Amino acid sequence: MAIKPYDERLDQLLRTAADVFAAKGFHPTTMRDLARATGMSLAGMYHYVAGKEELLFLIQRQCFENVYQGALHAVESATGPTERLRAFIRHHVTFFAQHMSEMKVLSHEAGSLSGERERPIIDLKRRYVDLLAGLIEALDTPRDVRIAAYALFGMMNWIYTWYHTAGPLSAEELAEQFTQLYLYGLQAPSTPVSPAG
Amino acid sequence: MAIKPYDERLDQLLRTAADVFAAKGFHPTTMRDLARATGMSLAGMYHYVAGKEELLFLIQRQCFENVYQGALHAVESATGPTERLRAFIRHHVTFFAQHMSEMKVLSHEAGSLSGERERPIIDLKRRYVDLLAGLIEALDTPRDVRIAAYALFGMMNWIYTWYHTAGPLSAEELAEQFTQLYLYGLQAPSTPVSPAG
DNA sequence: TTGCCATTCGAACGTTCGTTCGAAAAAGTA
DNA sequence: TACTTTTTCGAACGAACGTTCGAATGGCAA
Repeated sequence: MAIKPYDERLDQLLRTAADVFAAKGFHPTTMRDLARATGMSLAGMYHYVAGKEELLFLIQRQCFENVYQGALHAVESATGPTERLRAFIRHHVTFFAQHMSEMKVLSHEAGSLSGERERPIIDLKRRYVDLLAGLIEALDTPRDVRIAAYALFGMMNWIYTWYHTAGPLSAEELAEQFTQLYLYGLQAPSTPVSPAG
Repeated sequence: MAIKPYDERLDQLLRTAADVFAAKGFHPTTMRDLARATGMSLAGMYHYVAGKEELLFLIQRQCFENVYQGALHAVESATGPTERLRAFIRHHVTFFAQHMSEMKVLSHEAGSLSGERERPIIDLKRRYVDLLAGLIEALDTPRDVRIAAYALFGMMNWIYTWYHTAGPLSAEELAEQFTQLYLYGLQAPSTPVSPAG
């Protein structure tokens, strides 16, 4: 019971599948592509997952639960509304950068699930959006909270279309740029006067 | 020569295909789906387009050229850096809302083109990004221009995941909310003091 | 050893896909 | 009318898809 070969093999399958899904999209990816990428046989993968769509579901659920729990922890560790929002942004962006494939699959392949597998992901999404909306609300912003939340998610999730971890810009720097831009806008200076003092 | 039945039929095919692509995705959509939606026969569509991917290409190119030309016109009609950026945002968001299917296909199915059909779309995208980057640069912002441009595109393009034209929020209101948020941030009041005095 | 269950996989099944073909129907021209 | 061109489409082709089946293999307990 010390090592669990089954779980490790499943995890490896999920990781590889996430990479391939991220690279060429869920629908164009064939089970034969995944067999080649994992080194398993075509039929062998069905010992671990029920099918192709279940693979996508497991990837999305695990990733979403991880990013949600991580965000909860990050927010709890910060004090004050501004710092809590900053912590949320930093966590989301750095998590995105560290799990690019899974987060791209989560962002871009929402809607590729059907029927009963869609519901748990939608529920996770609502909880995650509500978490951010609460942080924004605590800031007493004059903006519409829902629009502001979706605007921030768009800003952050869009990075899978242009950001590369191999580039010169670190995820932490990117997160701080987003935070400044989101809190104080394009025209305010980079290190604004603290609104509290 | 007064009316051109061929061009009108092709346009109708492109519009319908955009709707179906937007609703269920490019790859899951079959040519038989499009035949059913247009009322044409399966083989009949090949009189107007070379194939399924050419259909996607024509939709994306026409939509991108339209949004680009419209943005040029909108920007030229405004005076001053701030007003020009505001005009760009308003045009992009309202165009998005008025051509939801095509813009969703353009945003979400980038990367579904292959080979020689990908290049013209990439070129159009660069010109469009450069246009916005120039507007941002003219504002003498302390932020990184490239990050700021992609952040704004993310904010705006993400609306295809949540915004519905049937809702109570008009595209013009949404554009103004985005403009305020982007220029002055979450914490600044809705009608900030003009930076020019 | 024997028996049992987990794991692997070659081969195939039935379906659906994008595309093509040849001919019929419609429209245009004289 | 007759001839040509454009437009339409039923039928089919070959390929690729997700999944299944049955058997072979591996590891472990008794």
